[in-house]
Amino acid sequence: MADVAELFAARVAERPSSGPLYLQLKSIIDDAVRRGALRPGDALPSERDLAARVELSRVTVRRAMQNLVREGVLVQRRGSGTYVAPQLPRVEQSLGKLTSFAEDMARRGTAVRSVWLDRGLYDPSPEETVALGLPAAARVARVARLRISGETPLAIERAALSASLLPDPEAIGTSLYAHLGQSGNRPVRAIQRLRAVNLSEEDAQLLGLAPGVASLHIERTSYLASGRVVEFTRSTYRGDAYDFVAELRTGEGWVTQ
Amino acid sequence: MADVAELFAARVAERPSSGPLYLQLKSIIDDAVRRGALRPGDALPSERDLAARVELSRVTVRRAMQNLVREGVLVQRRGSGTYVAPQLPRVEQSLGKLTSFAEDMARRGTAVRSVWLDRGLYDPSPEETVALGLPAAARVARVARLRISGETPLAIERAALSASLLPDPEAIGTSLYAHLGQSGNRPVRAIQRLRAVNLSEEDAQLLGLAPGVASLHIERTSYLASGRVVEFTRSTYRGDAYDFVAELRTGEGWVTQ
DNA sequence: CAGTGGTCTAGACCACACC
DNA sequence: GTGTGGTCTAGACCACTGA
Repeated sequence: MADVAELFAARVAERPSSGPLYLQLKSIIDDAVRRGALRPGDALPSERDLAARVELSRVTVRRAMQNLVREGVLVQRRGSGTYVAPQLPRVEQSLGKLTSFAEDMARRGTAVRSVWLDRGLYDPSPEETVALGLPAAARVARVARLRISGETPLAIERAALSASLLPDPEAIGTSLYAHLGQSGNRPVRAIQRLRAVNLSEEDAQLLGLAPGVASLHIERTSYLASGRVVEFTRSTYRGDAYDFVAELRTGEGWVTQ
Repeated sequence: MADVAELFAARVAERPSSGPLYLQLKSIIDDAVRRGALRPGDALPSERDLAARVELSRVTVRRAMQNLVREGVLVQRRGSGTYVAPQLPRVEQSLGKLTSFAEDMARRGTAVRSVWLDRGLYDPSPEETVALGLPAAARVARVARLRISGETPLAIERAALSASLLPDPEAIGTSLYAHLGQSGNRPVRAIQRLRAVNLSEEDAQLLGLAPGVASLHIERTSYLASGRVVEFTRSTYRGDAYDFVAELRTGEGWVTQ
């Protein structure tokens, strides 16, 4: 409910000027969500409405809300309103023996599907030429998918393969690896590189999130037993939906940390 | 240089109204940095100055710049000005056999040090009681460090241990594990859980970054050979400074992806 | 001191959602 | 339609940096 206004008035009264107003308002709303006074899906007062009630300008109210949108606490829909973000159960994914997207979702007990964003043969970028070890004049197959669980987009996968290994990208069914297996080209080993990035405008739109939300960017290079590179894949996972889990054992570095 | 203004004027002329003005300006500045026209450390025109020259309001110019600050492209210093962010060489860290912070930095060839943020005995939080498997009325040792390479803070580490394993946190030298080893309590196994998060105000301040910048949050639980939990550590790594690398081998999930 | 970024205001117009 | 968020403006004061 919108006792946000009353809460703010009370808080302002009890500590006069403890920092920027937009941060005070932000933490009041944030607290209300964490306490459960505002529940996922609940509507907040409109920006103009709240501004009037807490006696701040709309710009300041908006700034507090934008902060929370960026952190994934709230969602805003133009023409509709501002709502407490529905919270996703987090998905755990192992980093030692990688499990498939479909399996992860099965474990989570949710319907899962993919939407094709792109499928076709292209002239390779310099980066792809290097990563895939392509010969001169070779072409590259690109397949890009949006991974969706229920109604929620969870990840974007953009794979690049040598066209000699995947001459017809349209022929893939639901599983790239199953398709590669038919021609005996299923990878047996992969190197993954993870980093945290702020979502770009483009990826944010695909995932239905605000630009700037933290996400996990993963680059994977997969190899055949022969050592030949099969695929070079760049994926973006929602930061608020994924936990990646790794097990470490005693090793060199273990001693000094 | 500040041909940012001329560039903007030109671009506005060539494509009249291709989206929000602050995004147009943002991508112009972003491009200039990527092209190398603006180099790390270079000063940009002041917000008021640029606003006058591109004929936008200061608020709009500021919004473009703030976007880039959040993405780590620019840095702003109050009272001083706006600058292209110095770019860090990325550090690679393995997720299979974890290497120590000191070793990582040695490989990178940089001076490295730690600053203590906190060291002492406390009453455990409920979360710590569960994670460490503490008996009732037990106390907990907390040690928090800021990891710094050269002049750049790279990570925050906050460890919690049973006070029975670390009765005197002040006695730690530079290495927690070396200290634990003296009493035969060095861990032999650990589980790490990684996720991407936007930096909180507090952590952002410690790392000298803007709140909201993407970072990697890692929770590690370490075990003795006996299976007893030794430490529960929460770390925050700069997203723009770390790549985590994992090697995957054929396994169950491998088939379907 | 002058100049910078950080915050805040009041008001405006637009594109979109929902009725 | 009305109401929502999204963008933009002109102007103001503050806290800080640096000469």
